[in-house]
Amino acid sequence: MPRRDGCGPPWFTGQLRGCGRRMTVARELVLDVVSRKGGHWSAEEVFEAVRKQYPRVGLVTVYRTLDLLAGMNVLSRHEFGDGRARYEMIRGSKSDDHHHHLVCTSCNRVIDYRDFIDDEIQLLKKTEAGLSKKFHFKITDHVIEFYGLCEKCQK
Amino acid sequence: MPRRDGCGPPWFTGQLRGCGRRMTVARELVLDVVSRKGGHWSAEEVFEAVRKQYPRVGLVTVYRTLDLLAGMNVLSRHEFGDGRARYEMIRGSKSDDHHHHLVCTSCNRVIDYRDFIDDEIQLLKKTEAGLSKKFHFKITDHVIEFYGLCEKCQK
DNA sequence: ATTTTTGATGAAAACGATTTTCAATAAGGG
DNA sequence: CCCTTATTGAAAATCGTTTTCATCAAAAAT
Repeated sequence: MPRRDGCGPPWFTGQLRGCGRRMTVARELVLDVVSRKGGHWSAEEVFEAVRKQYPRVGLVTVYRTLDLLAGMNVLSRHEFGDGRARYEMIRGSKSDDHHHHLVCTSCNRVIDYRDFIDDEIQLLKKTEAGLSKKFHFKITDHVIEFYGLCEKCQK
Repeated sequence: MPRRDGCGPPWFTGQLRGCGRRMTVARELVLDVVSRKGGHWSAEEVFEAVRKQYPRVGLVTVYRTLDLLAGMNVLSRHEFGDGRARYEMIRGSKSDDHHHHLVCTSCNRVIDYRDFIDDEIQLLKKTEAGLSKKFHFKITDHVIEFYGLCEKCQK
């Protein structure tokens, strides 16, 4: 693999080094694609994008890198029911970046929304309390998603 | 396949006949397992259960039958993120049976809840309206799920 | 700068859930 | 009871993802 001095954002290189891992071109490019363009990426999509700049990359490395980045809380991984996982950049801290999703069942586009979340969170807290008590369940996470047709796919 | 006269609930046999399909032992048993015991069943679990009464059934047939039943709105199909789809009986009409889920991330048990839904639905309506307007999205469905540890798995 | 250590890589194979193919079987109308 | 055609089981194919393993390269040791 060709060497590129100073590749990748320093914070990321540092975070890798901190846990005994190494910065590589593949990792730089995967991070670059997902963070620069935003949105929800499948492994295959990331692979195609990275490939254009670095044709010898393998799909396997993309999978491994996405998994690594998700483990480091740099990306969040989510499955929306079309059979493949998608990864999205986490902006800021994981808790600050909380949002919910709108998923188009025709083209599989995913839209983040953050506007209506406050009321939702408030209600969720109440529901969580009720559920925890009734079912003796320790709730750690939740998912709210709306499914339907995006603007383009309605026509 | 051995023949059994009058097998299966008549409403189901009728519904099948109505669209040119046939009632079979496999179909009767799949329906019987999921409806009688309730809960959320994976194909493999249904297969094991049906097999006990009817050892020559194939896993493939179970998959096909579950798919058929879901298509007829007899079962609902859902994926909870453990890599396999689960099927649940729909009681009454699909809309009357609306409920949300509590999923244990340790043992994968799924609990239905219907108690706290009213407030949730009310909020969802408001959110839906806002989202539809902002993103020109035609919302047809939603998912609300809580993840955590069930009573047993907390210990 | 060179060597050494060890993490990262790509290719191919393995994987698990699900679907398809296809020849054999059986449901149910005639 | 026969005939048409839906249904079945077994095996193979698919799809997304993970594992294996020998090779390569990044960072550490020299």
